[in-house]
Parts: sequence; structure tokens; C-alpha cells
Amino acid sequence: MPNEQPSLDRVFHSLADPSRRAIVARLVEGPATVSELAAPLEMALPSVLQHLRVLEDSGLIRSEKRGRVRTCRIEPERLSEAETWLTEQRALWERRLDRLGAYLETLQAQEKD
Amino acid sequence: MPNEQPSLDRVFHSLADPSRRAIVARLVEGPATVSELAAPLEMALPSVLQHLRVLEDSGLIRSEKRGRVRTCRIEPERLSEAETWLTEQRALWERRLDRLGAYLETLQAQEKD
DNA sequence: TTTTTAGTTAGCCATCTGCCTAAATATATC
DNA sequence: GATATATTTAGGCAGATGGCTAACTAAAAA
Repeated sequence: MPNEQPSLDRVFHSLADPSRRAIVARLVEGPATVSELAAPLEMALPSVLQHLRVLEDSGLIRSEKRGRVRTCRIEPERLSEAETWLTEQRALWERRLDRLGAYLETLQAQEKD
Repeated sequence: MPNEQPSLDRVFHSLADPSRRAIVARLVEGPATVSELAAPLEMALPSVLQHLRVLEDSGLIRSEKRGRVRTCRIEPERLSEAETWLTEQRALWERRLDRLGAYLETLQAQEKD
């Protein structure tokens, strides 16, 4: 495995949970406090906090506390890091399809000889 | 959470492991047998099989057995499903930045009055 | 200064992961 | 038919995950 990327592990892991994706989707619309993020999630506050921690450890979000309120915001770079990986795989896949197509055409051309 | 997508859970979960990403990256170059996929991964065969099962359950790959050999191939739709989610989030994020920019320009314009 | 509010920490618990070895199955090959 | 090959199944184990309640801290409001 030449191209290990531990951060991709954490980013994809973060996104594998619907509550965490919901948090990301919310934060994409703008910053929010912990309780704002918790409100739509039917679970206890400490559980939400755990999700936030996973997201923050993966670099997908960042947060800061002012007074007693913690405000979270999205960190879009990590999001696009994951997107890039996927896009790259699709590009490779499509390139392969092209090669395959070209090869098949070659075969057909030879058949006509 | 209005827009739950259990399959996204599994796709992202699949991609959260470096061995599984390596398998996907390999299969993007073309089909491969179980032992071909196992060769570069420093782990016992049953462990590889577990990874393959996770990938297949998530719909990222599909496989069929001919004789005693199982051949795996990528199923690119699920890959792009995940890509779509990410792209969408980035699009929302960028739209928000635009709105924010426009708003800030409005403020500046007002200052000039 | 008491009380509320917003978040945090600690610790418990069931389940899931990811890895392993040993043994089983099912085809090819000799 | 006997043997080698390519998985596959069974079962075990340590550690991570995702949820909870209860108790704690710190800032704001009354």
C-alpha cells in the first residue's frame, strides 16, 4: 500500500454516520452552536459531543468557545480531500473504459481484414 | 434527519479503511481474483475476504465465482453516489460563500452613502 | 448571590471491527 | 483417485464505537 492516507480514514469514517453527515450538512449552511446542532438529533447531548469530537479530529469541522457557548464551523478542505479521492478513482475507471473501448474497436477493425 | 441514506453509511464506512480503499483502487484498473487482491495486503486471506464482503455489501464491488476462482469488479455507481453527496455539500457551501460575499458588498456600498 | 444555562467529564454497556488460526469445501490437475 | 489450489466457514480475541445517565464546571441572568 504505497499511498496511505490516515486522514482519509478519519474523514470517511466521520461521514459514515448519518448524524455526523447531518451535522456537516447543517454546518455547510453556516456556523452553529453545540445545542443548535444537537436539537434535531434525537440523542443525549454527550452523544452529540462525541460526534462533534470525531468530526473535529478528522478535520472536517473546527470549533471555538466564547463564554459558555461553543460555535462550530465547517472546514471544507477535508471535505474536498475525500471528494478528490473519489473523483480520481472515477477518472481512472473512465480512462480504463476508454482503453477498453479502443481495444475493442481495434479487434473489430481486424475482423474486417 | 429528513434525508437518511443507509447505503451512504455503508459506502463511506467501506472507504474508511486503507486496505479496502486499496482494493477499490486496484479494481478500478480492472477485475481481479480474490488472491490477486490479497497479494499486496499483508494479512491472512480470511481477513481479506471480510473486507471484500464489506465492499460487496455496500455495493461498491460485485463478484462472481467461476469454478474455484472468484472474480471481483468495481461497481462505479455507488462510488459516484458518495461523490455526489460530497459535491453537493461543497456546492451548498460555495453558494453560501457567494451570498455572504454579496451581503458584504452591500454593506460596503452602504458605507459609501 | 442564587439560579439557570451551555457544555463537559466520567464511567457503564452492548455491539461492531478487524485481525487471527484451524478446519472445511470444492474445483483442477496429476 | 490422490493431491494441490482457491477460497470459505467457524470461532476466538482485543479494541473501537455509539449510545446512555449522573455528576461537574463555568458563564450569564435574575
